[in-house]
Amino acid sequence: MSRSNTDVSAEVEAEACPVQEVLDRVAGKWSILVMVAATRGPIRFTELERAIPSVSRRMLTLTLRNLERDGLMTRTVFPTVPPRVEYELTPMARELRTAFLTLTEWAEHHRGAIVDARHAYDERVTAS
Amino acid sequence: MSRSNTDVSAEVEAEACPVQEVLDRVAGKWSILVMVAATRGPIRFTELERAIPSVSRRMLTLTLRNLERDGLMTRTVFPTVPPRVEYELTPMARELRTAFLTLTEWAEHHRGAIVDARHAYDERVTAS
DNA sequence: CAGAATCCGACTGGATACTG
DNA sequence: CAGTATCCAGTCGGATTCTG
Repeated sequence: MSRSNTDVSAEVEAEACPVQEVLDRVAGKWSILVMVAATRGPIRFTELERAIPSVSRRMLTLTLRNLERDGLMTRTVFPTVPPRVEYELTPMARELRTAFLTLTEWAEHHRGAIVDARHAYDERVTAS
Repeated sequence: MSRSNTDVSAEVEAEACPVQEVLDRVAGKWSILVMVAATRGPIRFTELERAIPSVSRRMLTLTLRNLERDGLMTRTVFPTVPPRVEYELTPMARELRTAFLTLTEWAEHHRGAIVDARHAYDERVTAS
């Protein structure tokens, strides 16, 4: 890590790195929806599909694989017929819920301001 | 919004929506880095480039435009020569910092566990 | 200095059809 | 039921060049 002469420079990426990591695995449009859907307990693949109508089968699968890979969800296969697979949040993932709450509150609190800012900006630009 | 018969279904997307909004404008690889870089006060375009060496000029511009549009940063042009532009976080954006902190702590606390989980998963798969 | 414009490859993500 | 496989459109994002 080459530390620049201005003490601000190098620190930024290092400091933000963990945040970046979290968001990388959470940023996906679906990760959060899936995790929220699973907060009440184990949930099956099809139940997830119904709970999140907008997700495609493919994306749901990919999202679940990533969450599983990162240790945020467990995948349990019941060798019955028809097959039955349940997904469940790990304790680690449950802790994340708290962090989401902070974000949610921020979002709800400022949602209007963001929409307004956006409109204002768009008008300024359109008026060019 | 068509509310499904199972009460779980529709709620998930509705409940997660604000979170989704936050992440949509924060998820970009650069938004957070830019905002972190600006926490100490107004910062110039070139300073941002130096603070985040990995970002391309194009992406930095786009990121700044989006942040500005959403009312998260302000852009001030000083009509000097050479031109000078300063970016600054809005109060709203500064509040976000708190939320990031929660995430950061979670990330730092579980970083090891995530890496481990990932390795374990990868080995399981490679062993197929 | 602070961008805008253009080109283009890489990746994302949806729709659909097929399988154990 | 719970996926996998394939195709394909749209978007992201880097490199480069040009401008007030």
